[in-house]
Amino acid sequence: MLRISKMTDYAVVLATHLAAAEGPHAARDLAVQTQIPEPTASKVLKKLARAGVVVSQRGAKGGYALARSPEQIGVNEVIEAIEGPIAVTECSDETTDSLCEYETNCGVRANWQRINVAVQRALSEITLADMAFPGTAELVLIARSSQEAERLRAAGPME
Amino acid sequence: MLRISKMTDYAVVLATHLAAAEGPHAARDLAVQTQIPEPTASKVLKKLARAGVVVSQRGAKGGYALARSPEQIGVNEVIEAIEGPIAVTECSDETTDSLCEYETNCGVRANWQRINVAVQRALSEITLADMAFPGTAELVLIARSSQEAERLRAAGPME
DNA sequence: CCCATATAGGACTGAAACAGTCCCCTATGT
DNA sequence: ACATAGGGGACTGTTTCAGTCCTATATGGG
Repeated sequence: MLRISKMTDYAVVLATHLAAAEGPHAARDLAVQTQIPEPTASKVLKKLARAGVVVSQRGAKGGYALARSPEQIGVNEVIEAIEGPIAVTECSDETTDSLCEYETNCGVRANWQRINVAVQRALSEITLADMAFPGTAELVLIARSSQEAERLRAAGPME
Repeated sequence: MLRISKMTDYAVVLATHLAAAEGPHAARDLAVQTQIPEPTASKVLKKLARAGVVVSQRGAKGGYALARSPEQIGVNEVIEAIEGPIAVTECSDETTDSLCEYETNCGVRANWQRINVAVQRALSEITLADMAFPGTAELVLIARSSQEAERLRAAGPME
């Protein structure tokens, strides 16, 4: 976890680029503009299309465009499009349940879900619009949210 | 990013186990209790010790214990102990600066920092105490924090 | 109707990271 | 001193990742 793969980096760059521009763009053009090797950029865009982050238009004059407006797409969608479901441990996989013999141990692993939720929420709150048009608004939001959490924590365990 | 490595899983399980128990525990005992292969558990514990998450006592009657109280250790520390610094892209690496020729492209990559901060904050708000003693307190905290963010967002771009 | 353009899907490969093991050294309590 | 227990690092087989390439399919325009 937490080390960004190059593919994911590319995906965010490409998606952000699409967010800043209108209309369909050919994979080749996007690759040139973002300085990403063309075949690789193409591969990434295909994954984004499969995941429903972007829509594609085949044939002449075709290309890629965002599936929705930049404000409606969180970076979590982009990341998950490349990496698959966020932060899954074997134990939280539902295919084989109660494989853990030791309850305490399994209880610990169940807590991963809590971590997953926290990360997912943090990522979903950052949209492609935030990435494409860096303003100060969401930085203020983050700062205030952080202070808020700090304050709540400092207040001690709550009833 | 976002796919949990086994080592990291082990680290959280071990750290949580230590949070629930008092005093020093031998790596061997921890391995047995958590069902983690002994040499691997030992390796993970060494990394946690290096990172300052746990302290070690060598020699007979030695073992590992948390370096601080469970409430003071965020899971981000445990994860970073295994994976290294969170979510670093080459571009945000300070060793070679301004290697990006295209400003717009580099601007996008600079935004990764925003993502990193969000993830880090989310992880630091979950402590080993939360993992070891699953209560409702921190769930309330998360819920309130989420609502707060939602409310701020709904209020629109701020001045 | 035909052709140039552009994506869809998947096979393939070399490189890098990961999981796991093992060995030798140092520290410490009895 | 001796048994116990961690520190550090070397080593290896496996898996994943990054990147490329090829063939098939869809589409707009002359």
